[in-house]
Amino acid sequence: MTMKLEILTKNENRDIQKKIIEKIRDLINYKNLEPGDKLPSERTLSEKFEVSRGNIREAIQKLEFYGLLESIPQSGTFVANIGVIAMNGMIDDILRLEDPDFKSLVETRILLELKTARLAALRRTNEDLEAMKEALDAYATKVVKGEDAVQEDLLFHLAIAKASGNSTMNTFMLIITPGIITNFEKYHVCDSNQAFSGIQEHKDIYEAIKNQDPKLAKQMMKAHFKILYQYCYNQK
Amino acid sequence: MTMKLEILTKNENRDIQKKIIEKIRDLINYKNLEPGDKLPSERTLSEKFEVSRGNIREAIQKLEFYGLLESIPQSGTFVANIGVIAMNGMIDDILRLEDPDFKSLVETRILLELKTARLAALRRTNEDLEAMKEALDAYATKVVKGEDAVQEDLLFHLAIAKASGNSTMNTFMLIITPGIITNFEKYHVCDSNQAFSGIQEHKDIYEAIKNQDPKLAKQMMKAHFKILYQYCYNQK
DNA sequence: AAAACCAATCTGGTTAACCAATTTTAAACA
DNA sequence: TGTTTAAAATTGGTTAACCAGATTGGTTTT
Repeated sequence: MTMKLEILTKNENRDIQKKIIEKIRDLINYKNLEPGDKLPSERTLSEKFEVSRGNIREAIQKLEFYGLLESIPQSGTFVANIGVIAMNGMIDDILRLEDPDFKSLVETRILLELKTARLAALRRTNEDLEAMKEALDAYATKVVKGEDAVQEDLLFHLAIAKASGNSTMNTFMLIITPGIITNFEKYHVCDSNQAFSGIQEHKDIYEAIKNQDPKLAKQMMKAHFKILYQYCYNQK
Repeated sequence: MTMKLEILTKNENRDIQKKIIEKIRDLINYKNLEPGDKLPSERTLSEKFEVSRGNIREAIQKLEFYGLLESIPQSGTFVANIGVIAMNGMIDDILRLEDPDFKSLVETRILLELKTARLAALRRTNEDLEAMKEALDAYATKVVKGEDAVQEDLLFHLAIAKASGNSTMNTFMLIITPGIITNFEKYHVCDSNQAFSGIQEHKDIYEAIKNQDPKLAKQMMKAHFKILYQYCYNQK
């Protein structure tokens, strides 16, 4: 018997991955696998679920990303050290996760940046300060020339995230940034119309962080996000 | 000539991935690749960088995750629609990313949960409310029995994240949760000593969200996190 | 001259074979 | 019978071959 071969779309691929994750969850429950227990081998799962080993590996890697499984070379894949109930709950949540919409990204960005500005004011090193100054100058230079400075604007904000000294928030900022940029044409934070006021706002934030004034830093950041803020909380 | 084969540790693997990402960045700069331009094929890069095609694929997938590249089947890998400057800045940030420490995780969790509680109060559907009630009851039942209820506690918080209607924050909560659990033995949020007060606190949060009182929901969540909060902001 | 066509080539994705470390099994020895 | 040892089977990771769709360049047709 010959297997029918075809190229799968990303959606189809994601669907079979979801089904595999569901089956892994069911297996963990049916076999009463506890933290530390070993999952069946990738080959076994591949046969049992009637999918390729590559699909199994991808599903396992996804669950590894969320900290639910751990693969050890030449040994096996193991259930992470969280209980069965949390395991079930988290897998269900992961399966239900929707792609982020733009509004959700913006809302999260504002939340993160109000905090990173505050934290940066408290923790910034002199090195952080130099990096922020550099990004600020690059931004101002471009704006004065009348050129588009969206990228430089962005890098200034990322420099603040770095200066916050919180690696998790820094990572999250990096994750959401591309999605923000992609939709930026619709909702500019620093539109060319407002670019010159943007320079002053950036300077205000920078000065507050330089002077280690967390309250003012947050306030200046909030002012900087005024337009986005309105988009988020006044519109629908 | 025979190639020496050996199993690489995850650290070694991460190092060569970093080097590949650096080389991709340098290539984009040297060739002046702009948004939409096509990267050399995986095979070409594999030869040029003298690494396996699998390593190249992994590096590309990582940059895809951060939205910097896009692979299209049977066509090629393309530079995303963000400028060269942002591309350089973001790649540098990605290369410098540190593994999150526990304190960074907790700090981010508190930030996220104060917000999701508020948003849940504003947006929760009746369905969300039922899910939260279910998680709350499961938690209370276990505590009354005197059993460990860390998992149920956690699922209640995740139910709130879901009710917030913000898919990005929901995802981020899922990402940080396993790390939180793993280190939970050190710093319990709902320690068995405080489990009974934990029930009341959970009920307070639930009631505030049920009554659509965002301010109170945030306040109750803050009270619930009092101990963690102190750990974060009073201790070094 | 331009449009339509076709075959050779190139692409990312997928699969099957292979690797070395580990684990298990059973055989050999005490 | 209990311990040691070695060989066979199993493991996740890696590699090379293969797949079908997309691209490309040249040729033919209109």
